[in-house]
Amino acid sequence: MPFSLDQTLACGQVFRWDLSAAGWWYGVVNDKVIKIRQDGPTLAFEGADTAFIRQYFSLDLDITKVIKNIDQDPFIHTAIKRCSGLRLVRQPPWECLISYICSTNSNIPTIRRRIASIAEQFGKAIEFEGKTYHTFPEPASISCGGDDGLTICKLGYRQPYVFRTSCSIENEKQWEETLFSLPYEDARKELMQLHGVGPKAADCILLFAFQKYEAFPVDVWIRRIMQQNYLPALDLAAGLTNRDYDTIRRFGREHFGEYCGYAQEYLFAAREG
DNA sequence: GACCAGGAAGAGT
DNA sequence: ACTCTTCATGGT
Repeated sequence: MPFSLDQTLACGQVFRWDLSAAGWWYGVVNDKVIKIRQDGPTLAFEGADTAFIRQYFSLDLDITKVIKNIDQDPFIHTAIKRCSGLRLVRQPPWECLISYICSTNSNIPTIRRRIASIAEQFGKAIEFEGKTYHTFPEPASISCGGDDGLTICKLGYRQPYVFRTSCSIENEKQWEETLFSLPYEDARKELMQLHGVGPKAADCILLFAFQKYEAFPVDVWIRRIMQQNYLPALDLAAGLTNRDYDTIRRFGREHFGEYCGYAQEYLFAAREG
């Protein structure tokens, strides 16, 4: 069962994990701080039980089968080799939703800072090994300070999106179950009703939090990679239109198959730039 | 300063 | 259904 903790946590799918100088990864998942490291085939961890670690890191998934499915050409083959052991994590949906609303038109360090700031301002403090961590706050905790309460988090134009989405989810207790139960395309339309969630954010959320592996998120990196290596005829000089986005994601779905979301993540993780 | 980053909303056609 | 503009922040 191939698994690389470093590839999995460093590839950019999650924003709240840090690697200490001593070689331990620290992260907050739901209401607990988790400390974990990998030594060859064995995982050492604190803060969660084995069942949770298996579930969170998708260790129950037959990754060999997935790789076999998506390994359709030399280019993806190289990416898979380079990022060997990368797995998609099962992220808590609410945190994932807000994270990808905060991600638009931003680089990863900036996104990480925003998520950390939201947690610090509105989350619950947890002490662990003498340091203070914070849970990711519930919708009501984020919205209770009003739109202005978020200003300190420096979300820029995304601030009203986070506020309004928090307000609407606050009254939607069933939203997680609903999205889990819906097929990919329907869940996508549903997510895009939320303020600040467009095609790209919706695909990321469905892939990272709802295990809809047929999602194929197209950001600026994937767009570049796909155009250069798979769709050379596509002219994307003037940004990415909705139609171009659909062309690329449908190609990804056809070419890489039902686990194309995994292919996307290997391509993203192996990107050069 | 210019340009870029895991884009999306709103207005105008 | 399509195109165009604007949006706020931080890194290079």
